[in-house]
Amino acid sequence: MLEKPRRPSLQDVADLVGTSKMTISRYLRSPEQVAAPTATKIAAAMSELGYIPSRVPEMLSNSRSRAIGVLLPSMSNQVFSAVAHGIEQVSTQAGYHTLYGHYGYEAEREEQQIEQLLSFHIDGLILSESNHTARTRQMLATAAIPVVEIMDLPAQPIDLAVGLDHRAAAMAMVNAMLDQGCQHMVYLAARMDTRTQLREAGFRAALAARQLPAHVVQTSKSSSFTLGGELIRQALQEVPQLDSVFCTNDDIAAGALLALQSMGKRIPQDVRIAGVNHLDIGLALQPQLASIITPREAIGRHAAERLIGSINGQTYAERTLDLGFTLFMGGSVITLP
Amino acid sequence: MLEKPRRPSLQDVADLVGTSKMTISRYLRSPEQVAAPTATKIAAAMSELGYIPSRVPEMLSNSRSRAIGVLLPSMSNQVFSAVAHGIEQVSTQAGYHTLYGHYGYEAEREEQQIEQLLSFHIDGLILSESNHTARTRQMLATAAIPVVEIMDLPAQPIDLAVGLDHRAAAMAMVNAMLDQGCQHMVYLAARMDTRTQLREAGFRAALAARQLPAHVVQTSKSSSFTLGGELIRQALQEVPQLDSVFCTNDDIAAGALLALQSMGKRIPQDVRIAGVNHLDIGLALQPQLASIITPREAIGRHAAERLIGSINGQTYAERTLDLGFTLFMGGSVITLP
DNA sequence: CTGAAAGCGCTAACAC
DNA sequence: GTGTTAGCGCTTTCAG
Repeated sequence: MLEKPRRPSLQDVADLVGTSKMTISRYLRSPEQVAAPTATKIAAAMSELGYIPSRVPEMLSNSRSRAIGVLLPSMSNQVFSAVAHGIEQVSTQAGYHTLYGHYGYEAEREEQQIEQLLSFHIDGLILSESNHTARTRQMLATAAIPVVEIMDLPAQPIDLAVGLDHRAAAMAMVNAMLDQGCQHMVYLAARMDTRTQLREAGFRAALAARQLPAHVVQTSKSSSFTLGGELIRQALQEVPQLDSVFCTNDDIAAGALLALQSMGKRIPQDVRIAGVNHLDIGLALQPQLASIITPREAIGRHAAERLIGSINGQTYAERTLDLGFTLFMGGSVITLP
Repeated sequence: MLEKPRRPSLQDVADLVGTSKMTISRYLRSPEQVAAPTATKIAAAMSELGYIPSRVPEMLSNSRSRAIGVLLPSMSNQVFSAVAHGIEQVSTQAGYHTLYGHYGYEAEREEQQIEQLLSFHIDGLILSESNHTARTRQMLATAAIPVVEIMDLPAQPIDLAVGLDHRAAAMAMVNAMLDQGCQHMVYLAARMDTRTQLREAGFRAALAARQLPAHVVQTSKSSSFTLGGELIRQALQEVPQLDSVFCTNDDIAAGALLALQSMGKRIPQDVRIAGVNHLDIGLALQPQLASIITPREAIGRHAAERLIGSINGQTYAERTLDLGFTLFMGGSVITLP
């Protein structure tokens, strides 16, 4: 009767070589401390058995896993895949494995995901939202691991924060549009997360400064191109004199632009339109979509650097890091030659 | 001198309650086996300490982690976020945590990611590619965990497979286009993964059956809307009489359609065009993009069901499961009323 | 250069 | 209803 096959352990390798598991362990972390002929035999035995080191015992003894947790709102968002790419550049380099969770923009699911990740003894955590449940905050306090909140710059960060000022970014873009003479601007908002709200605040502030009315069309649905079409149709009903649209992201903006064009509206002559994030779709449109360039990959890189630095005892004088933004003035806002 | 704060263990809870850690352990898995007053005190102590169970010891003793690994080619691909969603519906329900890795369509990175995931003692693994390195195959054999390959239907699956016949799907769409009278069709291909190649095979087979020439424009770059524009421009140079385009995915197709329209070509009168996956962007275009509807979320669900079934000892007579496809004949191929 | 013993947190198996 | 013991795989420490 054959017992359930078990994955090879250091002991199995040791038995095959005829030495103790300590020697194998040493071979793995500092091969030069092992006699050359022993080393050769160990290498052969490891490949014969297909040995794969387990990081579980180390988690158990040191409560360090050489893994960091990353919580993203959704997997289908281009913005966060760029962030993830930035994080992995740094974390892989530093020998850390990255464990992802996603929470669909809901604080309760974030809490559950954090609990899951903590049960794997992660050494540090990156969060994409600054809005957390009370239990989340308590768990993080108890776990006593470094935390970096990204995207926003929360007033009261849990620990560290890396992001940009979304309110200021929105104001800058709206002002640039107003400089083109827009009078009736609508803000199209989907899924009211923190960033969407910050952009709305910036939009309202910019309009208020010029004493223009602020129209907002919003929905709790999550962003998509077709949703952009729906929202612009609704906006045109509510504000028939509409001459400009600022959108919470490029998906909504692209959908709105396509819908406007298929109604026969000329962009930018009849309606000016801008989005946020400067995704590839904006460059494929005709005219190209004006948008706010956000340093997503850099946010990921800096967040991972600070997190891993923090894990290794480094401290940072400034808890928040503002990576800024740039405006891309595509043909959807300004008339290009 | 205060020592480094340690996460609370069962023993800490036990000390606080004045009982043994076994009682706490029992409370966690079957509360009814614990006397009511004890239970109350335990609950209070756990919340006071902010206790979070560790799954690490269980990984060590049983080599089961109640976690499954999922390897996806990229995070930025809508198709795979739908798959991931389907997987999580099932795995979360069954109490499994899902660990993701991505490998950028490269077999070597897949190998590394698998090693990482195995070092966490995952109970099962879902792979999105059927092209693996030798060492990958050896590691999986040694690990002796269930594996489900998704998307394709490999001729020699490692274990189980859930997907669809991409060659047949491509043939069906190309035939539908040919039925509209197309004579000079080009296939636009990016990043030559297995599925892109299967679609090319279907494209060639359909054209060969009608004795029409097959033109292919391909690149190793990864898909994007702007790449679709580049590829269609190249295609028009190489095949000026081009009257139809089949694209390996909707991103390429949408980019091509937008580029064609900005050149003044009418869709579908001058050029017919179709993509694969039926993403939201296709519905936002005017005309709507014809595409192949692939059951991505269902693939994820069925893969997770079979994987978890397999982990729990179930066996499947048919190793591969074909979930089929449907054609969406948007206005980019057929002339709508 | 190599080995032996202890311990990380939890649960299965076996007392009481 | 509750407590005790042993052990999962590895590294740290201490001995050779």
